[in-house]
Amino acid sequence: MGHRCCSKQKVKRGLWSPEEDEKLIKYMATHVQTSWSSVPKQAGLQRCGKSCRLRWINYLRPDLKRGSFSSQEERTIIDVHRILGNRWSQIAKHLPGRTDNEVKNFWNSCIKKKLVAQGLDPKTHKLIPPSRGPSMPPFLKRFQTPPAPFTLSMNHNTNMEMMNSIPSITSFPPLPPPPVHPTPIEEAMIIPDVLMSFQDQHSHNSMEFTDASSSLDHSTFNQTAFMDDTSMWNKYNNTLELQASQEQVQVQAQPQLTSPIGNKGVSMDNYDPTAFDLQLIDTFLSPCDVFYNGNSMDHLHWG
DNA sequence: AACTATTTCAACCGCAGGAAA
DNA sequence: GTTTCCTGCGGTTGAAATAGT
Repeated sequence: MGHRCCSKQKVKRGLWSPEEDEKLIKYMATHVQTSWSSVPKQAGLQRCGKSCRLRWINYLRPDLKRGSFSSQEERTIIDVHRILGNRWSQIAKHLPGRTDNEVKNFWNSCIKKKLVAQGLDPKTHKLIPPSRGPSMPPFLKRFQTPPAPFTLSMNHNTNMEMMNSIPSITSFPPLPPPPVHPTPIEEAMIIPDVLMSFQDQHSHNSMEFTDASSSLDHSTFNQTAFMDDTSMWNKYNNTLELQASQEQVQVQAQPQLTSPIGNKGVSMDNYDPTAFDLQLIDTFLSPCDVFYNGNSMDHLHWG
């Protein structure tokens, strides 16, 4: 039973021989590849195009990094996986020279086991309750807090100029109804320990997203990001559309709108919680841009 | 040394989405 | 608007390698 894409052809399956590799490498080096389906024929291979593509992408490509993963790469995989889940191709983009298949295999064969051994759920990256997992050392128990909202904290030196400098913050529409399932961006935002700084291009004032799990009360996480510290908002920014009746001011932010990268004061009239900018997340999560502010896993031993 | 169990990872499968016909 | 083709993705499989007895 061959592939559907090549059912008419006689195709070889299984492991590639060095001769086949050589043919494909030679072909790829001398031809501008337009369609994978035509590669086998032109390269003289008894394979289907899909198989050629896979072999090239996962094994023969010259820019591939071979060998075992470094601890830095391992951390990056864990970090990005926590936010994106099993989006191996997205994760692999943060690891130059690594393929999605390689990352996936490494995750399944190695990282997953490590997380489980440390009492962490590899899907959620949260501590597994003692009843379901290995007994938890006392020092880890304090990290077993509910998922913290993604908060914007400000100190009392924050001034109006700074507040007004935040692009697009005045254009937030009313909160849309909460979805049944979290959207990817919500998942991305439910990070108790991520520390993100962002700086307005004009004012050079910066705002920090800090870990809310260790401070103040927890806002109810509703749609995307909430900003805590009601008094600050009320006191300093009367241009914000605040829901004064609520005990906690919940300012909804769609990341690409509040990001200084785009710096666009975009209306969210057509807000679609399911559509968000993966690239932006990528930007936030580029290997050197991910910071930790007290993560349970930082207290564990790796290796 | 021989056998078995476990792990690793290359390759396959099926599906989804986009483009072209 | 529908069908077909192609590509890319994530889940899964199974052969090879390795570890354990």
